[in-house]
Amino acid sequence: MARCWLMKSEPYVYSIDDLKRDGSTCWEGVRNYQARNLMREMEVGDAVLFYHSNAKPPGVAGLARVARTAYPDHFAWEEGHKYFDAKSSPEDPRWWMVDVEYVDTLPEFVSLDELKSAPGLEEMVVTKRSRLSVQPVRQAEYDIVVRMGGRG
DNA sequence: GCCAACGTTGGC
DNA sequence: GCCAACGTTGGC
Repeated sequence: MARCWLMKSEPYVYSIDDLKRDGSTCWEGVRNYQARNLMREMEVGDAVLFYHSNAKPPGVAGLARVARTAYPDHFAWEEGHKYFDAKSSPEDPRWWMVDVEYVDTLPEFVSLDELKSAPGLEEMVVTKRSRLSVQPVRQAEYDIVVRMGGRG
């Protein structure tokens, strides 16, 4: 049974349009243990809400899917790299990433404001815990967001 | 650009 | 193992 997730990206760093252009991408740079642990639970085919954070407005811009299960985030080993972390090594990787592939751009962008006021999304993590960059989403919540976005 | 929320680090 | 200091996220 595929699960659903929400993953945040700052659109001026990497947007849904970038993902559409690339087809798929590795989700490097997650440096939060809870988010990392969630990525390690992901399976190929899991559904992803692609969320634009630090945007005006913030919200869900599109749909993606997990294309590869978690593997070590090798950027953590590149000294001088933005995501370098001396505590991670090939022998004992601390940080992991998944690959996600483009599925769809929602015809209607679903803003955080709309998520917060939509019936059925009262318990959705993104409306309660703003800082977690990878979040689990219930199937019912996912369906509501996709419908609000003009799909499904 | 501000700052609240909150995760991490490190001294003790 | 507590908690103050610090750094980051992300909405506003």
